[in-house]
Amino acid sequence: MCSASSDLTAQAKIRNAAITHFARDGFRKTNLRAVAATAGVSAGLVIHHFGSKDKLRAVCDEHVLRTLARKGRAGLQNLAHEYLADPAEYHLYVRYMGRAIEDDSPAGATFVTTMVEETEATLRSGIADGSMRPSSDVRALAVFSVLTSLATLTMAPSLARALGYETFGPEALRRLALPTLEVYTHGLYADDSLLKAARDALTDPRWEDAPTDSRRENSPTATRWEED
Amino acid sequence: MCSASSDLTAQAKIRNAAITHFARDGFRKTNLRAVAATAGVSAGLVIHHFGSKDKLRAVCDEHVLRTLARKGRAGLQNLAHEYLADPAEYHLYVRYMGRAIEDDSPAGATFVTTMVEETEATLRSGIADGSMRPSSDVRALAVFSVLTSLATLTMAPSLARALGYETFGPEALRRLALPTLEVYTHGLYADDSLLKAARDALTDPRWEDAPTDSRRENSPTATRWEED
DNA sequence: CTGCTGGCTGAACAGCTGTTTATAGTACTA
DNA sequence: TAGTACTATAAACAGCTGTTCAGCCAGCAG
Repeated sequence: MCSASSDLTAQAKIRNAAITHFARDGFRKTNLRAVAATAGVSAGLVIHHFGSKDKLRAVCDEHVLRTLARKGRAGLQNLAHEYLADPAEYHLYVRYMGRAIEDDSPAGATFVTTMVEETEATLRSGIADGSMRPSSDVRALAVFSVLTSLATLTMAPSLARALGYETFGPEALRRLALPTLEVYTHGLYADDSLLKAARDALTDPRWEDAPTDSRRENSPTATRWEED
Repeated sequence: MCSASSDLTAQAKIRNAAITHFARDGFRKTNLRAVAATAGVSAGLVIHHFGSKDKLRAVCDEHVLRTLARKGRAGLQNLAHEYLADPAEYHLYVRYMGRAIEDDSPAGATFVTTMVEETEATLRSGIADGSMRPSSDVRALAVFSVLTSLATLTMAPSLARALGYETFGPEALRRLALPTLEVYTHGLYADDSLLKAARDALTDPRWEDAPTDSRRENSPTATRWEED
């Protein structure tokens, strides 16, 4: 990974090592001694500099977040573009964010929110200038788009295998690009029968409720065989 | 599924408790004592019946996989449909598979493979009968579709928040349904300029390489992302 | 009743891991 | 030189967790 490590401060070496491990193995699976070994220092020094494993994570979160933000707008194509431009680095950071999203950390939430926000802006301007088709729910469309992009990162290994690749890399991403664009350009369904059916179904009265209302749990046949 | 816990064998109670915990917290974060407590037994009994935590996981994997398979074809709409029909149970099992995919376990791989396979079959028959538009790469299109579906499950909490919901539930899923169908029906882009550009770019000679070739790393500009 | 089997438990063990502590080297200053 | 502040380490500590172990007890055959 990071080639030149001699000209970095110990703190930076530790942080980079931690990012690498967190991205590859996840936060919980990573142990401080492994991070220390990768950074070429002792385990105690990690604590000495960062206070605790959680604090270390916070520093890594912030660093990845800022670096990713500096790379430019976190739009849809931009993400794929940056990825192809510099897979090695981007893969690490993006996989880090994938882990962050997986365990629902604040950094992950921030990243998703940012991406959704910028994607929504992109969509709105695209719709405004006529390059994109209008949508009944731009926000949800933005979420859907971000969803798709991020899924590529989060579930990379499984997906790569499904396409016949050993690991997920530029080739797999490129392979996905064309079908994705085809769908985004012409759609998948030949007619709008399904869409119409869905519109009818979703305007069904029993679906009517406020967006922010999350108390109303349905399932009258509640299946509660779990916990205390 | 089984509501009362009294009429279940201890093994089944333990397995169900384990599935709940694995789905909610992930495999590594879950400890045997918590599973045992949920099941109302001692920690030792878990080992007594299953041998080890890994063996317990294997049993859970197999059980979830089989239950999910019994629910019918794991297609795209089917997944959402089943989800809406019985959110409580489906959410648990589907979240379990999300965890399995996240840490790249064999069960997750099996699940993804199965879904991709069945989705591809659905696409091919849809294309054959004219209800779906032909694609240049049906397999990749299937992966893309599965990707999108599974992402909804894996990153549920973050996505729900992006839509303004506290938790991911039927409301959030329904909110996503319409924009998704709109894209799948009419596409997103108003014209095919981007698609054409992508086609040209992807037929560029420097992209030409065998699918299994993953050695060729590009990035002529050295990746210096580490600064103190 | 006796003895045995099998589900089951609580305590103990062993290993890993985050953190603390005592210690030492190093560079810079008064 | 003496002192101070910083960097770094190795060893020890403490908590959690998977696993083992000796034994309890209900049911049941003889």
